[in-house]
Amino acid sequence: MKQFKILYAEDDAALAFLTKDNLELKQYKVSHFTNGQDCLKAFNKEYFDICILDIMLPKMDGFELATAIRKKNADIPIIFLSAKTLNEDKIKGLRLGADDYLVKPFSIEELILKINIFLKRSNKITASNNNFYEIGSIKFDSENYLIIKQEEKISLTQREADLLKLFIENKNIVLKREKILTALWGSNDYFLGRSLDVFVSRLRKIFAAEASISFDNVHGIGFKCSM
Amino acid sequence: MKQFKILYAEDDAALAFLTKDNLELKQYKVSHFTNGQDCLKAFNKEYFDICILDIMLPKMDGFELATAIRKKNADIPIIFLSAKTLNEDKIKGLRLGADDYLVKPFSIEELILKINIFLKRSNKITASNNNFYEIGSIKFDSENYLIIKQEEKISLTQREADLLKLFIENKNIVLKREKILTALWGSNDYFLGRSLDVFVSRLRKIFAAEASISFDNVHGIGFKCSM
DNA sequence: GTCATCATTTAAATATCGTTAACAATTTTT
DNA sequence: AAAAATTGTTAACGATATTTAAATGATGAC
Repeated sequence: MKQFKILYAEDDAALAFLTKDNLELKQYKVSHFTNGQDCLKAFNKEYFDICILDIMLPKMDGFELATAIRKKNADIPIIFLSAKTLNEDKIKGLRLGADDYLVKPFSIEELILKINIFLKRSNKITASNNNFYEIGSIKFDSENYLIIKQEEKISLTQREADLLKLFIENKNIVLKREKILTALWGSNDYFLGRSLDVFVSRLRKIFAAEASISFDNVHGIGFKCSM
Repeated sequence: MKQFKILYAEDDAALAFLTKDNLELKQYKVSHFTNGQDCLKAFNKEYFDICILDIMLPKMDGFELATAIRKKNADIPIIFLSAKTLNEDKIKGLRLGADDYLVKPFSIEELILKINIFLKRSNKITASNNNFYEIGSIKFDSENYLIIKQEEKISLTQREADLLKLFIENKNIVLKREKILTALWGSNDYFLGRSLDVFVSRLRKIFAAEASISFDNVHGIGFKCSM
C-alpha cells in the first residue's frame, strides 16, 4: 500500500506530537515543521501529497506559506488548522486556494476524514485499484514496476513506472509539462523539466518496438501518449 | 460559460430563498426542494453537478438522502448544511461520503468558495468547459490542439489553436485586429499584425475544403469568422 | 566506508515555432 | 486610372524547446 506524505506545519509542540502520532498510526508519513520557512524549504525539496498548515507560525505564517506552495503547485490539497474562529480568516484561507479550514480544537477523526476526502478528490487515491495494463503485446504491472514483454521482464524504477502510469491513465490527451511535473515531482521548475525529458526518452526506448504506443511531444505544451 | 447545476435541499423557506438567490446571482442553476423525497426524485431524474443538503428534512433526512445519492453516484460532491454543531454529526456526514459540512449560520461567501473547490476537485470545472467544437464535418479539440477530419488528424500549434478558438467563440461577428492581438499576443503593434495575417492564412488553408466556415477580412478593421 | 542503483544535471545536437521580409494581390483613396 | 494602403502567401531566419548521451550527485544496501 502506498504511504501518503503529509507536510505538516504547527508550532504548538504538544499538539503537533499528538497529531503526528495519530496520523502515523493511520500509516501516513508525516514531515513536521515548527516554522513556515523550514516548511517551505522542505516543500521545495521533497514530494508531498497534501499539506496541513497552522496559520500562526513563526518566520512565515500559514497564509504566506500556502501562497508560496500554491505558486509552485496548483493542485496539491491544502488544509488550514487554526485557533482563530474568525470568519474573515476562514474566507481568506479559502481564497488563497486552500481546500479546507479546520478550527482548533478539531477532532483527529475529522482531520483524517478530510485528508482522505482531498486525497481522493485530487486523484492521489485511485478509486479503481487498477495497476495492471496492457499495451499491445506488452503488459505493465504498475504495482511491481514491471514491464512484461513476450519472454522478457524489464524492471522499471519508481519514476519510470509513475510516469508511464500517468501517461496510460491520460492516454490520447495532451498532458501539460506543468501538470506532469506537479503530479510526479510535486513542483514545477526548469531542471525538473529536463529530468522529465530524460524519463520520456527512456520510456520511448522501452517501447520503441511497440507500434501501438508512442509518447509524442507537443511543442511548448507537454506530451501526449497515443495508444 | 457553463452553468453548474446545484441540487439544494432545505426546509427553512426564508434561508432557502436567500441562499438560492445568492447562488443564482453567481450564475449557478439551483433546484431547490423542501423535503428529502422530492430531492431524491429530482436527483434520479436530472443531472446535477453538486449537492447541498440540509440535515433536518421532512420525509427523508439529509443523511439518508446523501446515502441514496452516493449509491447512485460515487463522485458527485456533497456538502452538508446543518444547525447541529455536534461533532458526532459532522463525522457521521463525512463518513457517509460527504465532502464537507457547514454549520449554520454559514457565510454565503464561504459556501460559494466551497462549491467551487469541490467543482474543481471533481473535475467539473475544467472537464466540461467547452473545448470541443464541430465545424461541418470537421471537429476541433481545443484542449488537445487537434483538428479531426474524416480520417486525418492535424495537430495545431498553441497559437493556431488559440486563434481558431477565439474565432469560433466569436463566430459571425467582426473581431477587430486590435482585439485579437491583445487577446492572443497581449499587445498590438505592426509586426504582430502581420503575424496574425500569417496565422489567418494557415487556418484558411486547413479549412479550405470546408465550405461551412470561412475567415473573412474586413478591410481596415479585422476579421470575421463566418459559419 | 564501498558499491550499486537511480535521479538529476549538463551539454551539445536537433527540431519546431513564431516572426519577419519580400512580393503579389486586393481594396481604398485621390 | 494611378497611387496608396491594406491584405495574402510563401519562405527563410532566429529564438526557443526538445532530445539524447554522458557526467554528476544522492541514497541505501552490504
